[in-house]
Amino acid sequence: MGNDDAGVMQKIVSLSKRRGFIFQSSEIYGGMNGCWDYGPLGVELKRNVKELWWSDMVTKHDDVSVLDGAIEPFEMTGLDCTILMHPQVWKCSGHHDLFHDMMIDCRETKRRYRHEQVRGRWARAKESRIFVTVISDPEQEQELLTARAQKFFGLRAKERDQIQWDGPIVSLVEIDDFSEVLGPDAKEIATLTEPREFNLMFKTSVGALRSDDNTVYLRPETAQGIFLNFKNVVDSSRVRIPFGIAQIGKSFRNEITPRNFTFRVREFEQMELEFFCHPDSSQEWYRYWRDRRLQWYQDLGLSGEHLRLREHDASELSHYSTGTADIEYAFPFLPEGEFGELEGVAHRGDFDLRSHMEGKLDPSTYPLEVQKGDDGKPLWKGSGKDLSYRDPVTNERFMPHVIEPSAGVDRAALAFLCEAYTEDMAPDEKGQMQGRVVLRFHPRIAPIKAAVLPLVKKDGMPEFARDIYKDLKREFPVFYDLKGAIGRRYRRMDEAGTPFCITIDGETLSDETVTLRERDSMKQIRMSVSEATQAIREAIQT
RNA sequence: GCGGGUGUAGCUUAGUGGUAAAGCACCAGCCUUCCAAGCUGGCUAUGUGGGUUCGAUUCCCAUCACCCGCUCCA
Repeated sequence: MGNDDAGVMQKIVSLSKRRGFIFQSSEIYGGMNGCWDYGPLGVELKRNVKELWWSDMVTKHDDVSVLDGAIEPFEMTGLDCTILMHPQVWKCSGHHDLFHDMMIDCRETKRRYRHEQVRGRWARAKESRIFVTVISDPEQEQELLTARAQKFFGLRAKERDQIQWDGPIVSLVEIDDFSEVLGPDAKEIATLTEPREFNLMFKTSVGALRSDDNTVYLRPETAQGIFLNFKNVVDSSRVRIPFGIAQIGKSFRNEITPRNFTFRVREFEQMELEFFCHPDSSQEWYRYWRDRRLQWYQDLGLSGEHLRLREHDASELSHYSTGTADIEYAFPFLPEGEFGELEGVAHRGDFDLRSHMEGKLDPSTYPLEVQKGDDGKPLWKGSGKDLSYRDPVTNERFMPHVIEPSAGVDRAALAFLCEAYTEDMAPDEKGQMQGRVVLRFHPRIAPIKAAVLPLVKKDGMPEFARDIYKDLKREFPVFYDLKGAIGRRYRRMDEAGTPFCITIDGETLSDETVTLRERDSMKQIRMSVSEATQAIREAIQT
């Protein structure tokens, strides 16, 4: 699907509800902002996404061959850790600091700023004194402040020297009373609200009584649990670096503005891999995983111009990261030419393991150093446990570097749904062309793999069909439907994205052949039951 | 969090200060041998809470949700 039709997203949302892919959470109570439920078809779609990822990553991983693009064989394992973790985890990971921004709003311009990013200086002119603020690079700060002050006081350019400056440029954090503050984009003073805390991590408490002492957080990502268990996995499973630990699970972020159906939500599911490798080969592994993850989406049908890989440029990268790429999809709800992130593949160096070992590292330092508080002590203490790795063959001890492909299950499912949504034309029983809605899922993604349909409800056809249905159901999701006109049943299956229909007719009863109808082409081929079954099996396994 | 818009059946829409209309879908039955509209019958709705009023789905207020723009996007 393209984003040429602005209404296509509405149609997808409507279809999702009508056919049971996705419902608004708590709908009968009026809905819950940023929460969505998966219905009977949606849950199968989502399970397919997760199972295809898990089998590709873990269960079907070939750990004895050198895979295309890899430098050596490697092992892959899985993990399932808790959503609630020790509060120190989020302090050392950096989420605690980053997720507790103090924000201020401007009542005049409706803009929002991070409290500490607003900087300014006291200025005096025409017998009044205000605190002028800007958001700017340090080099341009004074120039912008002068321009803003000049405009506020109504001075001409050559009258600039009438402005008297009091004290140095300081953060707005130093100012208690905003009644004489000129906001960064405001024309009048006193338009800024008091700083308000935005809790981007959900808090809860352990034990019956709620207090500051027992506050814990719902995890905002699954990745940290993998780092915490790195040593456990190494000690218990005989894996050797390079190897990966994969995990699928729910995460929670208190998004300020949930938006765009299931794209930005407060409760979501992640598929994350932490791949541990030697620092010397980390760049090659980064490229390997970046390319392999892109290929995964392409193999499942997200090929073409709607999918792209975008390498972050240096200014976007964290100081400790030597590479990050986003795999992005052009969702229909986005403006033309814009893409939304499906997955981020990041080279994270040794930031995470060292942070959990030594204490939270300061991301702005190079080489990385433990972040210090005002008292000169570590801001957040690490576990003190040795998380370095000793190679049992070379005896070399080192901190592994980490490549992190982190994907959103809900976003992937939504992308597959959007990509699949197609409107085309099909003939009715009189040969007149009629509009048709079809979800062209890859057979591996499709919630239902095949429908078994008796052509008419008599002459033993339903009985024959039921036997086939029961057989197939042991292998993969199948649907049985004997009601109504055959064309209507085909269209229903098209709308659910079912790739194949097996139809039992009069001929079946004499020679045990059926017709296999393919969803996209609507072509039918007569073959034996076992040939039809095998054809479906192969399409699912491709 | 701000501004604008929307909210009627499962879906798409109509309409009204006085019994809420239709198409599709769905269910039951009949008919049907390959691509949705054959026949009969049936189910289902004014997001939630207040207010004005004899009476509110309609007018007003609040709230919730969704969409668009800003903001945010670790």
